[in-house]
Order: sequence, then C-alpha cells, then structure tokens
Amino acid sequence: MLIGELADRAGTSPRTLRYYEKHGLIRPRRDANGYRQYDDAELRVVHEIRTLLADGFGVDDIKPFVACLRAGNSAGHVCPESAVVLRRRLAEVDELLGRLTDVRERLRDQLKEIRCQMTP
Amino acid sequence: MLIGELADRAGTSPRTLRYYEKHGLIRPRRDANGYRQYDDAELRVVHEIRTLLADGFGVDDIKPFVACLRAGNSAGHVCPESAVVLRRRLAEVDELLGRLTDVRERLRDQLKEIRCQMTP
DNA sequence: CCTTGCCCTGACGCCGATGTCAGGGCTTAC
DNA sequence: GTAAGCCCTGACATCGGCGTCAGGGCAAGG
Repeated sequence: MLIGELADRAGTSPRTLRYYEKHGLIRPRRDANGYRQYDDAELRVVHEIRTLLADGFGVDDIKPFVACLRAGNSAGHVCPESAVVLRRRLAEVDELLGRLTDVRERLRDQLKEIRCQMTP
Repeated sequence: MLIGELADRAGTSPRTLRYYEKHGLIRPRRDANGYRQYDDAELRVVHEIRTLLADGFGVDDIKPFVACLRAGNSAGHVCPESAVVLRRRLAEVDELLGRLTDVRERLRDQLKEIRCQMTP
C-alpha cells in the first residue's frame, strides 16, 4: 500500500503520515523507486495515533502506545510505559477540567449579573 | 505613569502592554519625548484584560469589556456587547468541558484495563 | 563626558500539527 | 512522446500571546 492509499483509508493526508514518520511513529519499507510501502497493520497504528492526538496527547507521548501495539498487544494502552503517559495526561486533563469549571462559573456569574442589572 | 511602572504594577511586561495597545485595547497619551503616559485608571483596565485572557478570551474579544469599563461602568461585563462575547465563550467552554470529560473517561477506562489485565 | 537605566520601533522566535507550494522523478495509458 | 496522476524532499505559512534581540534616543548623576 502506498502512502496515498493509507492516507485515504486513515482519513488523513500523506503530509501527515510523513510527519508521523519523521517523529518516529511509523517506519514504512521503501520500494526500489523510493516510494513508501505500508502493510495493512499500519492502518491500525495510524488510527491509534490519530485517536491519541485527538485526546490531546503529543506525538512524543504516543511512541509507547505504538511500540505496545507493534509488540503484538491487542491495544496500545495495555503496556506499563503507556500507563505512565496515560496517568500524566489524566492529571493534565483533570487540571484543565478544574480550571475550565472555574472559568465557566465566573462566566455564568457575570451573565447572571447582567440579567439582574436591569431590575435595580 | 510610564510603561515600566504600569507593567510592574500590573504584574506584566512593557512588551505585553505595547501588544495590547497595538490591538486597540489601550491608548496612552504621549509625552513630548514620545514616551507613553498612563493614568491610574489604566491599571484597572489592564487587570481586566489579563483576567479575561486568563479565562481564555482572545484579545479581540476583550474590546467590548474595555469599552464598557471606559464608559464608566463598575465592571467590564455589564454591557450587552460584553454579554454577546460572554455567551459565545461560555458555549465554547461548555463544548470543551464536554470533550475533555469524554477524554477523561476514556483515559480512566484504559487505566482500569491495565490494572485488571494482571489478573487474567 | 560617560555611564546607567529607562524609553522607542521593528522584527524574528516559539509551540504543534498540518496545509501548501516548489521543483523534480516514476509509471501508465494514450 | 506526452499528459495524468501518483510519489519524493525541503521549506515556508498558520494561530496567539508574548520573549527577546537589534539599534537607537533621552534624562540624570558621577
């Protein structure tokens, strides 16, 4: 499978796949003409990468997940190296949720104040 | 008051104040030598700006709040123009909170799976 | 006079994932 | 042979708030 086909199947672009490769997430073989050649298993890997990115992980955080998948595990998150990253990200998300919740409270208070303001 | 003093009092930097000015949030007078001259009321404005930034508003969103303060109101958020922005931001925050909550749930599920995995 | 310390403007750097353009090669079909 | 459609590498652009450096002016004190 060439890069364009994998990109289509994964719902992304060749540019993006080359970016993942540059960051060590995927390592395709090369045809004689230099074209990247991917086997079907890579589709799974790319999906894993994109899911994790969508969940706010950085490309560097994702490496252990990919390694875990490549090691033959049923999912990228079942290895202890992945768990470390998962816990770190969970802490970040909790932190963010806390701050955002505070922000929301302030916003609602301010909006409430506007509505009350017209009945002095 | 010169820019350095205002920056110190507001807990920020001259660079930052010039940035706000470039984006139309503050308009200091100029001394004969070209130095920016601020009166004490600007400290209040800068605080308002920084609070809103910390709550995730963009510089352009902040203009109505500043205008509202300048118009003599007790707070920047009591004007209808501010309310429009407040509601928009509240919607964004709610959206974000929803997505982050989903992410957190997935993270916790995956961590749970790791712990269970060692007792097959 | 010279240093110190403030001020000025303008411009580039950052971060992260991706788009996009430039310039060039291979393959396949007409 | 040539046009179409894929592939390659490399490099610049994006967004936003700010750091930081470059190059230069003004004021006050030794």
